[in-house]
Amino acid sequence: MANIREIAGLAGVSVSTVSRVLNNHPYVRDEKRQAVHQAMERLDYHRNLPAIHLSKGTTNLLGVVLPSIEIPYFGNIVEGIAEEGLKHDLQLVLIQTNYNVEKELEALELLRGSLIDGLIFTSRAASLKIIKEYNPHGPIILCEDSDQTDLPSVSIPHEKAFMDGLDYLLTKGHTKIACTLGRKQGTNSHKRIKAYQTIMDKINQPVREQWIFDKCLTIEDGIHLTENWCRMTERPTAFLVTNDQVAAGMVLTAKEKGIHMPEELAILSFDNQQIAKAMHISTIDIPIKQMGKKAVQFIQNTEKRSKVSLPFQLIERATV
Amino acid sequence: MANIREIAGLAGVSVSTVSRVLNNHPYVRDEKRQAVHQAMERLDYHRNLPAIHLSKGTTNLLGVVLPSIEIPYFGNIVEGIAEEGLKHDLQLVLIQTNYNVEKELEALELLRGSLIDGLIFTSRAASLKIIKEYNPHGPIILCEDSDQTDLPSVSIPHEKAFMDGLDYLLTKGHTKIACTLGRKQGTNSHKRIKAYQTIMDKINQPVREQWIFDKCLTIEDGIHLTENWCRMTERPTAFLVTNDQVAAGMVLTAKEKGIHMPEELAILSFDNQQIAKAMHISTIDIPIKQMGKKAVQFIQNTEKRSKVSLPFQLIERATV
DNA sequence: GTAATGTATGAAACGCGTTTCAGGTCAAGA
DNA sequence: TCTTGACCTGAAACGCGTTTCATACATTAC
Repeated sequence: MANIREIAGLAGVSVSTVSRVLNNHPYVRDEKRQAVHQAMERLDYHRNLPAIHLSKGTTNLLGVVLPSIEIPYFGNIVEGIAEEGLKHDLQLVLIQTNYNVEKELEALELLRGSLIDGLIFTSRAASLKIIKEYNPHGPIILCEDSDQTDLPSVSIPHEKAFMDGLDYLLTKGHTKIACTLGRKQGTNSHKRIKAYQTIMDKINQPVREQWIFDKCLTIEDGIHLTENWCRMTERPTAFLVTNDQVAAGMVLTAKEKGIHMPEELAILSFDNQQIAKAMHISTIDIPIKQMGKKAVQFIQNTEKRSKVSLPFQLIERATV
Repeated sequence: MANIREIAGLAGVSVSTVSRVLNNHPYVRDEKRQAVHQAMERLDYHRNLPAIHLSKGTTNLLGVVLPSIEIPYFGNIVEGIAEEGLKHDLQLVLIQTNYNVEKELEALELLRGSLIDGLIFTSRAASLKIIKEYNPHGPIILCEDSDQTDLPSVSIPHEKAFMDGLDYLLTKGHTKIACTLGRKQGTNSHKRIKAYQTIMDKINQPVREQWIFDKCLTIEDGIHLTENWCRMTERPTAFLVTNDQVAAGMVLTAKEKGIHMPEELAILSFDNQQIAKAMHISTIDIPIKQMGKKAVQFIQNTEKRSKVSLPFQLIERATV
């Protein structure tokens, strides 16, 4: 592969001039520019990206940490990131972690090693303290509702959304309310649990541990949940669930079993994905894709605030 | 940021020795190794990735071209790629194209520019000829059933699968069969259309152009499809559809409208995603994730064949 | 005892584009 | 005519780790 020096030789100019041509610097006489272009064509020259990266110290590569691409929530964030990244000529480096701290550290090492210019955590398992330590090496954005760090973050006010969801179920006459979480450890889950406890206290209901279901993320999980519900001795009348997937699984199974919805069993979920609309599931719309976009704007310094909270909206449909 | 030369100075050794320590080369005396480690610690040294990439000529970065992450089919392939890539210490660079040839070319330029060591096309819009031209710069793997090029490819035998699907509908007594495609231009679509025509000919049915529906990918599309079906004067009694998403949309709407399935309307789809199981949709299982894994094995030269065709399996459920 | 190996280390070149600095030309303004 | 600034160009240094080559000592083998 030809390099810049060979081009310079063939075109009869210096490497600096070739570099100028490459970077569209104005101070190059037309004849020389032509000569360089010809030489590049003749030798089929193409720049070596790692060399540019080394030289410039930046790569236009953006790291994205996510547990799994298959979970639509994260897929959507990535979609938003990709869309906004496109505008700024950023390529995405995906780091799939499955909530493995090791993998998250690897992602942070990519930042320290100057392979990526910035890093977006769509979710995390590592501690804020550790993550913060890497901040000097490049911008790090969190997609979570965190007030414990000054790292920039873009989020949905999960606590508030959860609270509103519960309130809505209350107004519909439910007091026996269960909820599901994606991952109890998750940063967002804490907020949700807190909101749950607050509301239960308010209406003088006990916080039944067995009514807080962990690891509910998929349709399959939803199916098991309804099956579970059937076997319970004391049954909740309403569920506030992790996402539309879980709700879909629940609704499908509930219908099969002839459970009356929403009378016997009400379901309210989060996300407002296509499936929720198709199945008339009541849900809380959260602008997931928008989160991804905003995160990129943070990286690009387009957004000056350090915390951005995105609005959610309760969508009333048939399951509550 | 400290570099290797500073470390060498502080440790009182040469840069080569530092490099050896960094790369676990055996020919370094223990004392020196210690000294280097200490110096690295003292200066908080961390390697610069672009420098290594430039030096080595490889990056352990793998490009993945895909139209959209939100389409579960592609999300699944990426999942497979990520899983297998993990084993080989590969990071993924995602290039979302929306079937835009320009973007695909950008991806190919990354390969030429030595930023990525290999490139996987989960789908493509660019011509094989153009793609082939970039092959000298690194391995390129296609996820399609192509016999027109010697580029390695991993695929599902779409033609055969489609044929089998149609045959199955035939055995169930259907002759008025419609089908949907994700994208008529798509390489897989050609095969599917061909299969469709072959079968229609065989049973002396006309190939009704208006029964080949294009751009059907989402639940939403499925909903519209059933609505459409209701308004048709001459109705097909069976559909072979792009994926489970579309099928789900169709089934949901059909149930709402009181259409009897499978008597009035039979549906067979592709993929066998969770939603198909949950909704008892008859489908043709294709090992999507496996495709991603195999693709990586091609990149790593673990797979010696140049074409791999993965098995599919018809899953009988309630919609046919 | 001498040749052949293995171990250990450093200097220098290499991969390749960018950037700084110094020097030069030429036209416009004083 | 002299100055000033815009325009143009090239040499050399720089970013940073890897690799080759030469050298030197320590073993082992015959």
